[in-house]
Amino acid sequence: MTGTALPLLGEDFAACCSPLTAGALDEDAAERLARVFRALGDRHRVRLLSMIAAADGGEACICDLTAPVGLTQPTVSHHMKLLAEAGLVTRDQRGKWAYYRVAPAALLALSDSLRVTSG
Amino acid sequence: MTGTALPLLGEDFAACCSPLTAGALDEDAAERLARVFRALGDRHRVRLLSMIAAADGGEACICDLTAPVGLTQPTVSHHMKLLAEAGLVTRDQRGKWAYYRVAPAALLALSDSLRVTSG
DNA sequence: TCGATGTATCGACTATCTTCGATGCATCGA
DNA sequence: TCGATGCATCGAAGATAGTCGATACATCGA
Repeated sequence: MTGTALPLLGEDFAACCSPLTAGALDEDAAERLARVFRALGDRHRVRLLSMIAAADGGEACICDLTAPVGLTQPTVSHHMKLLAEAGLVTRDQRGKWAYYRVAPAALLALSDSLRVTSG
Repeated sequence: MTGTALPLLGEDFAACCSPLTAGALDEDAAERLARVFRALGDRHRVRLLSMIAAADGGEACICDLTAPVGLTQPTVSHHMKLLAEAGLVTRDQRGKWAYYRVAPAALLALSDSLRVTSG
């Protein structure tokens, strides 16, 4: 059900979000994790994500996002693609409109990866 | 005691890590959050952070990190500076050595910001 | 069928980031 | 005091990312 949520990683969230502080990550695990963080490393993408989460019905189309974020349509589309590729949002095309919604499982997995394993 | 952990933000973790999905973030909040994520958006920095967390005593100096990560000393020093500026690690100079350790409170605050406020 | 509308892609430009070698600064041991 | 060592900073080069206008593609309504 969340199979399309993290296209970078297939079905396994753990493959993305190895615990950051549980032990030294190998290069692949570090790259996977960094790629998702990189998707959140732009203020416009952070804002877009929060706007979608806060939107009515938990979803928004590009047309809803362009004006509030103050960027052109191609740029918003580009940012949404990066968020989708990172698995942080899902895309649902309905007619002319492309509706995006956040992927809670991905955010949760990422959140867990930052949890300090106190030991 | 964690006062120096997030120099970007002063003493207040909340100022950094507003909940991402609780509502539309304003530009400042989005930028603060994005800046911390950007610090984690590089595989070498992710790896450095995990190596420090896994290191004996929970701390490591630049000299411990250079060889394993496969970068030169200036580059490692540069990455550590970015992590420190983001508040993700703290720096402690002891003699010739600069010891870095992770800032658990910062990681926790960041983790919490990704937690979906289901409702 | 045709124009209007919503998105995605392309190409180009600029800004930012990553990396290194060279160098400066501070500390330690002899 | 002097050389060695650990680290930070500087400057430059190459790579990557953000942005836009132009344009292509698909869908909808008339």
